[in-house]
Amino acid sequence: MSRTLSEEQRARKKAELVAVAIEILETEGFNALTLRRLAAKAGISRTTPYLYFKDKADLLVAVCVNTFRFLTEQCRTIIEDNPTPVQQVTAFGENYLKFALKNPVLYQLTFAPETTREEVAPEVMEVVEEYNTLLAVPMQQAYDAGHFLYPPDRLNAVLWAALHGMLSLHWSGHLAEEDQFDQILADMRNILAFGFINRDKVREDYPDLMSGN
Amino acid sequence: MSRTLSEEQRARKKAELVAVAIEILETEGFNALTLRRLAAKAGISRTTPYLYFKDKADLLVAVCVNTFRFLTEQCRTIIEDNPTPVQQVTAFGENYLKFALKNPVLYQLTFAPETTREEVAPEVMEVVEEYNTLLAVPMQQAYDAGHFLYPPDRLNAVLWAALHGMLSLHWSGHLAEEDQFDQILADMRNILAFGFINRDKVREDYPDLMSGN
DNA sequence: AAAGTGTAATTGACGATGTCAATTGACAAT
DNA sequence: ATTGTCAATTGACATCGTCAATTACACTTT
Repeated sequence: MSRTLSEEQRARKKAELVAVAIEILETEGFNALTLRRLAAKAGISRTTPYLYFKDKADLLVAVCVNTFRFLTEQCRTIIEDNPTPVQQVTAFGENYLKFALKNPVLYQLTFAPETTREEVAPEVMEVVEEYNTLLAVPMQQAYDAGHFLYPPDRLNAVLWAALHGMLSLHWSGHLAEEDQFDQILADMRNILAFGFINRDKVREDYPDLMSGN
Repeated sequence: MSRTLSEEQRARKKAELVAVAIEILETEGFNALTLRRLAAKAGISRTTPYLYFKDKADLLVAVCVNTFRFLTEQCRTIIEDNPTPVQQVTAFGENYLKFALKNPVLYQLTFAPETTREEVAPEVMEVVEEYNTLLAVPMQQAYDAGHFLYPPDRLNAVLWAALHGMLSLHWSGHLAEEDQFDQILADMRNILAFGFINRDKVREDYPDLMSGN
């Protein structure tokens, strides 16, 4: 035998490389993250990252997993710090937005694995599910208490999509300059909460569109 | 003098290259689009695309512009084919989704110029504005008729963000498998239309959250 | 008809990158 | 001291975006 790295040592080195990768992403942008640059910044040789990551896509997957773990951890303390379910859900959204705006590259990576990899990585699916499970707790409570009209499994994705869509529109430059991001965000929140349809008027003029509502 | 290409010839060749690029993107994916591959498929030499596009990012911008022009044109016929503003807006959304699901790579490109280019391309901004201006017409009419609670400048971005967010979540694999995309989409539509908050109950228990509503 | 001219297009070349194969090096067991 | 094993490095290659140098060609001029 020889000095085979323990699983723990290996994980530590891997985590360290991920940390370096994150620093590059944050300070120099997505295009600056190159395996060679990563190795240089980590003080190792060019191809050493391949000992810990199958390929570059695998490294990016690890970064995404790290991001979701971080968000999940933040949400845990949010649950502790906020008393009511509705407040918790609100704080989730605010925290999500804050993280995204502060770490745009990291955030966008969580939605772009398909750019670099064909199939969705199972590790990412796992942490996402953990994340969603945590979010579902106060949503379920709010639903049980009668404050929300939809249970978590039907509301979670919708709210997530709305927030992410706002951010995407913001970053892609598809928003008119005069539109203040905060203003649009406020509208989004109001519309999600109460809708943009004038119930009575639409029921009157489009009865077929209102079956059930 | 010699045979300088007319502006029209130049535009035609440019458009032809864009068409080839689109075909590569659609049939082989984003990563397959390389300038050399483009040239080969177009039957020209490696660096000839540089005569028509400043660099690769410039080519991608041209593809995006093409996409928005196409969507805008489709929306024009939608306005013609649907009688009422509310139906037109609904058809806009359905058409947008249909295009996105049928042309995922092309669609995703319209939201990812920042990956390849730092600043947002002014050409893209221009066609996006044209697109939004067209969408705003029936929205304004629906607002004037009292069917919508928000004017176009406050509603357009919110609806766009919601649709795009749904698609992103769908493609990124962040949706649980059991969630049917169509089911979530239906929920999204209902929530956007009428909200997910139980007005009465929340007003009762969270009066501070409901100021104004 | 022949030569000249300017632009389109091609070829040559370079640095950067992801990745694999071959090599080196250090430590542990014999 | 020798050997086996795995971490780590070095060497090498194909591919890519991009620029400089060169060639091909259509049209004008003589």
